[in-house]
Amino acid sequence: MDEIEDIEGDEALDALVRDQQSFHDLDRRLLRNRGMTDDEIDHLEAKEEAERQRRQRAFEERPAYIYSDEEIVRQEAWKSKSEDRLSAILAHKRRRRDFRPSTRGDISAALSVPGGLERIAPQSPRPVEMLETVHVHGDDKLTAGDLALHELLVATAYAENPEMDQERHVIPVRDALAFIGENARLQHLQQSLKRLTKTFVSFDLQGSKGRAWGEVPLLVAWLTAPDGEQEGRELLHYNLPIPVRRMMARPERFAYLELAPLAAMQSKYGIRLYRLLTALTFGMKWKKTYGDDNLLVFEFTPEELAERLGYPVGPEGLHTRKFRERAVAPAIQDLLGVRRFRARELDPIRGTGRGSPVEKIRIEVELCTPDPRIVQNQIMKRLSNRLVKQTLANEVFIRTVVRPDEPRYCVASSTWVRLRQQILPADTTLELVRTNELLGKLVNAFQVALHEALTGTCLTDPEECKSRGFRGAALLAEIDRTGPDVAALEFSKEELSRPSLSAPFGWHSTEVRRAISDALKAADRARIRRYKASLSASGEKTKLAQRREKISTGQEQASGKVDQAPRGEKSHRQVNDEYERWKSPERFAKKEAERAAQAEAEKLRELERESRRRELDHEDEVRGRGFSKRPASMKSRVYADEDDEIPFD
DNA sequence: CAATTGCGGGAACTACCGCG
DNA sequence: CGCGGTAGTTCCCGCAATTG
Repeated sequence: MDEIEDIEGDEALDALVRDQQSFHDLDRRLLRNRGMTDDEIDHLEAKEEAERQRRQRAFEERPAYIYSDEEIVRQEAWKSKSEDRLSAILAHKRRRRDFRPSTRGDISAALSVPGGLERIAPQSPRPVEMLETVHVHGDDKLTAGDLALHELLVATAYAENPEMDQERHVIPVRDALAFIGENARLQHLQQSLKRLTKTFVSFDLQGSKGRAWGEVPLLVAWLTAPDGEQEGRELLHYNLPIPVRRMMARPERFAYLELAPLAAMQSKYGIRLYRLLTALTFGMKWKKTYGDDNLLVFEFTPEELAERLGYPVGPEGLHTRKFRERAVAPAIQDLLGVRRFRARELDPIRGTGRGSPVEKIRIEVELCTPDPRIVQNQIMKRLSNRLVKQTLANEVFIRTVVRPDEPRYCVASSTWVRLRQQILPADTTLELVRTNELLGKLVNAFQVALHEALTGTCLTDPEECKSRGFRGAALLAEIDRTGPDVAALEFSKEELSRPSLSAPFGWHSTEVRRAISDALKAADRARIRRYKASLSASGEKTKLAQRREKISTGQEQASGKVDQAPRGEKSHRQVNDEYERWKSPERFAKKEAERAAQAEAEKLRELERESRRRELDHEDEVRGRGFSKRPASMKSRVYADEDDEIPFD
């Protein structure tokens, strides 16, 4: 056990979790230490309680669906406001440099390993206009595979040449086949390309230099094989029509398409519906506040949807039932693999006429938690500092939630930090402390669930266990499929909505609670065993052993409590400095020197930034929109890290 | 070759309409 | 009020093309 604590270094968090009963007292103690009087604390608590009740009420009184009449307006306002903000940010960005969204994930790497597509889950940006305005002309003989292949080719071209100024692009035939499916043959690919080259589409673009329209083939493609006729070395050459390339090169607004679900889609309407919903949910963010269900409902008349999906409508009009059965239902089925949202078809709205005709087809979309791998690097830089500062200021010292494990099951500490930031709001002192507690619960619950799955046991109600997507065998499957980080995040989300292993006291019977707490200890022991086994397998040593070695060879000064950070009543800056000096004296000294030099440069930069900000605010005033009404603090947050910030999706 | 997808055709059912 | 027509529905069959 002593070993475990040394590796964790988060006793404070564990203590918090264990110490449920005195939790309330702890809040008070913390606040008193910060110099607040009891009256002020009471006032603060009353305020937070009122806020909690307001949220609760808002949750209970929330409209059934966002697309009810009144809500359409709100929805539009939300959308337009965010688009407004985005275009302002983008305009700002463009002044400084050409901005092009990057492809997420290495596509060819994903295709070269079996199962790599789902694990790496590459995503490719597409201009929103392109997602919503493409119309097929003439015979529409394209299959789902053809459409998916086309997306792959566009994605590859963009990944390798974001400027889209190359005439010709190349992709190994092997990669293309791997994308279409494991049983795909060269013959299939050739037929597919034949259909694609014969299909003409039209775009209707509203550009800066007027409109552009016309009919172009989806692509022109041919195959080559190197001399020697080696199997699997054939290349697929293709060029994309100029309108497509032009649109891709300078996207004003764009959304990401996930390639893995695209490859798996079986119905061509699935791919088209996916593109449509991606365009419709453009710029919307998954909201972390409690009480927000992140549900959107889109309503279409059958004719409208049929047109947007390219479903053939005969001269006698649309047969709604057939359309729903043959296009909408399979399309919804195909969307199951999409990570960004989950889609369901709701009962349609029926009219009062004969046979009660379907007037509106309703599709419900639930936005999901963002993939933790995306923007992780960007966000971590900002968050890790903030987390340390906040926690130190609150005298609850949590370095990181490190749970070292065998790589296959090891959840990166950054994932937990991200979870904390995204799922658990911590805007106030009291909430911060409670959030620590909740996060600890989730981390522990994940360990228990993993242990439970690996040992094949079931600690809670077996029926309920089976109904969950991230328990037992399902959890292991998810880990294998998407890696431990995504699995941990999805598991946590499920736990938050339906607590089971992290359930509050009184939820389970005494035996179950005891079983869970025993399992936690066993899980930790098993985890340490796995971790050490994987280390010795690769010939590495634990961090603690490395540290001891350093101390014994005199490279580092020994101290009684190596994992104890300095504490005290100090300013944030002082606490942070002390923390950094403690963490790495050399780096701190260097930083001290740099700081003086940077101070001057920073002053200049700040002046420059200020002038830019004014310029931007001026723009907003001209538009007469609410953009500049945001509080100053928020504004600086948005622009301070602007280079790193991915403002949407 | 078998299964699935895409699509046409059509029988039976249902709610409403207009007529006598 | 009862009746048949109508325009929608559900449910089912079958064929060609594509996929496995």
